[in-house]
Formats: sequence, C-alpha cells, structure tokens
Amino acid sequence: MTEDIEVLIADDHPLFRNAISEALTNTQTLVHVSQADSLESTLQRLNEGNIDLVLLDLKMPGSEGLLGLIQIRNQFPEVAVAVVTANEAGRTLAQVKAAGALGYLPKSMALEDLVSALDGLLRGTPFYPEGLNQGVDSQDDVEAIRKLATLTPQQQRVLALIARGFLNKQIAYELDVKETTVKTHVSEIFRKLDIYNRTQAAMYNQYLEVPE
Amino acid sequence: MTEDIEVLIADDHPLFRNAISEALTNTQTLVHVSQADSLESTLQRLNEGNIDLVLLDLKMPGSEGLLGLIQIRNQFPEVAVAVVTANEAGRTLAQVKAAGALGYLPKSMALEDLVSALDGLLRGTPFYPEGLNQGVDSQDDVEAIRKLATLTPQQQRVLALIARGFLNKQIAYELDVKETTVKTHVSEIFRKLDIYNRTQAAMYNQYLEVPE
DNA sequence: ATTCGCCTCCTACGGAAGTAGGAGACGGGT
DNA sequence: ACCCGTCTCCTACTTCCGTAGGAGGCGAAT
Repeated sequence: MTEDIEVLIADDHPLFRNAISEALTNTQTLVHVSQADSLESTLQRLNEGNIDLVLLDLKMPGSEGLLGLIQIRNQFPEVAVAVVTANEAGRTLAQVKAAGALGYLPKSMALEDLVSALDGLLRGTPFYPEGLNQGVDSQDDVEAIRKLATLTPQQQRVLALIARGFLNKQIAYELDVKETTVKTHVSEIFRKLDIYNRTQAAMYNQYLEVPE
Repeated sequence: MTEDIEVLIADDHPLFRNAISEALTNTQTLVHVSQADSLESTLQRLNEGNIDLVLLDLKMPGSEGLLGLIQIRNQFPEVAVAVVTANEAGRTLAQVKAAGALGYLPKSMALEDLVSALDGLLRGTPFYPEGLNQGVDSQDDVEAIRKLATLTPQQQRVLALIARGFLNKQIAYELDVKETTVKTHVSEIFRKLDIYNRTQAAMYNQYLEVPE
C-alpha cells in the first residue's frame, strides 16, 4: 500500500496521542500514524496488518501493566513495540526490556529527546533511558507474566479474586456462575501457571498489580 | 542520673554508629550516647530506661523493615524514635511517618545537614526530608504492620512459608514440628490479623518483604 | 512459687479446596 | 460444515484447611 513506516499509537489519552503524533512528524522519516485507545483496539488494528512499530502505553483500559505488551509480543513477534509510560520505576523498565520491547519512553521526556528517540526507533535502534535503577528479578518476572498472558479473560478475573482471599463460593457469586465453574477455572489456572494451590496463585497475581 | 539527653544509636554498622556519634558531639546539646547492633539489644537497652531518643536503622538483624519501629513504639510510646536508613523510597518514608517516628534521616545526608537535623530532633522537632514521593496507602500499611508486629517469631516464620504457597504439611516439615502445631499457629495468625484464610495471610505478608 | 507467654501436640469434625472426567452451548475462523 | 477455544455445569472423590477445645512443657518475670 504505502512505503511509509506504519506506526500505531496505543494510548488512552487523546491529548497524548496527538503529542506523540506531532513528535513523529518532526522525525526524518516518513510515517503513517494509526491510533488506538485500548488493548482491544490495538490488537484489532494489528490484525489488519502492515504495522511496523507500536508505541504502547502500559496503562490502558483492557489490561493494566505488562500483560498487554506480552500479549502483543506473543501474537505479533515481528512487530516492534516501544513502551511509553508515566511510570518511571526501575523494576518496570527491566521487565519491559526483558519482555522484548524495543524501547522505553518516559512521558516526562523533553520533546526534542523524544523526537531523536523516535528517529532511532523508526530505524530499529533500541532506546532505553539511562539512570534508572535496574530491577533484579526481571527474568523470572517476565517468565511469570508470560504465563499470566496465557490466561483467558475469565480466568484472569478469577485469579484477581483469588488474590483478594475470596472463597470459590464468593468468586462464583461475584461472577454470577456456579461454584463448579469456578473450580474448573481454578484448576486450569494452576495448570497454566504451573502451581498447585491458590496461595501461590495470589502471589503470582502480584506481578500484574504492583507496577502501581 | 545524668542531665544529658540520652540517645541510643541502633545500627548494625559500627562505622556508622561512630559517624552518628561524632555528629552528635557537634550539636549544641549535651548528649550521652548508648549503642545497639540488633533489635534485641535495642529493646534490652530501652528496658533499662532513661532513653530519650532512639536513632534506628530499619535494616538490622532480628527484624527487617518496619517491624522493629512498630515494636519499639508499642512498648515504649514515650521514647522518641528517628529512623536512619539507606532506603530512600517514598513508600517507606510515609510508613515511617505514620508509624509515629519523629524523623527520617537518609544515610546520604551531608554531615552538616545531619547535625542540624539532630539538633532539631534533640529539641523534639520532627525532621523529614523534602522531595521524596509520598506513599499513598500509608495508613492502611501501618495498620497492617502493627498487626504483624503482634505475631510471635514462630508465627512469623509460619506466615512467611504460607506466603510461599506451602502446605501445612510442608511447613511442619520445614520447621520440624507436627502439622497440628502448624495448624494452631495458623489459626492464631488469622485471629491476630483479623482474616480468615491463608491466601489473605500471604497478601498480608507482602508488607514485610516488599520494602526491598 | 506462681503466673504468663510461647511452643508443642492431640482428637474430632465440618467445610473448602482441588482433581478427574464428561458434557452441552456459543462464536469465530478455515 | 467443521473445528477450536471459551465458558458453562455436573458428579464423585480425595485431600487439605480451619476451628474447637484441651493439655503439657519450658523459660522469664514478679
């Protein structure tokens, strides 16, 4: 279709999408911009093909934290993804890095820095800010999150309630299904996460909620 | 006995105890210094009486994190405590504040700043550094840690193993006691923390391990 | 000398958790 | 038309959890 580089901006803040879009026009590369405001619409646009680079906000409706990133990397390994986020904690940076993102752009960056970073990203050059603390457990973290990404939406809901200490009975009431159904989900969660009780599941779920 | 202000330096680093002791001699107040290198010896010295101010390191043998602070505040509410630590994370600061500490002294402080801060503390003036992020959940956190502080050592061990997803049977093997004993501890833990299952207990335990 | 906190262990029981295996319904994709 | 993933629900069974209530030993404090 086009010879431009296709960029998808995935962020739930319209203002910020415009700001990044603006920055992209100042790069030395011809780009064509698509936008998405949720993980769902992001995946949908990716399915339509032709995307070269995704600029992804980690805090979006549909899936908080790293789940979205991993999901995209799983389903579209050939698409470059750079994370754009307000969260500047070092732990997240390490996770993003190990999860295979091409770059990490703090929202606090100066515009000119952003432009030059984008310039590099469009040419396939990784970009990571310096000076941020390196997390330690990044490899284990990413492995954990990769497993979490295999859970179906309903299973993720069940897991979240397990992590709040809910009984199967309470979870059933909350999700308006039978307790036997919950048990089915629970067993499947254990199988996917390679664990054998709900307390371990609760700890696992931490990975999705800690990043503030 | 003496009319000096009695200061107890509780830190497991001898060098640092000396540094603080040195800083104290440069203040405008007459002080008498005691030292302790563990939570146990700190509490012991407090029991002997006459302490006006404790300069407490949060990372000491015997009890990591905020547990030591809460314990001291519980047993000796009339003694002023200022926390001295290498950990500069905002979350900890908020917790320390809400836990009733008189001040928070980062180990990275310049000597002259330290002296003036100590001068204030000796006169009962609170000291908290500026520019550190305020944690959000501080009140709930402190309430949680206050409850955790009521656990006996063995109960804390059991809790830590629960948080790793261990079965009662495994915990029994690990601590070399019978499973029935573990069950007794578990029930008591639930009563003290005001919860009703081990998954909630595991989440509770996070407060003791997250602060790095 | 007695009290108190902590740790240990027991029986007995009801309820919850977790597994195994099967089954029907729906929707999307090939 | 068919497969596949997801969600739903079921029975039956074992194991684990958690509570209740009691009991003995031990060390520290009063």
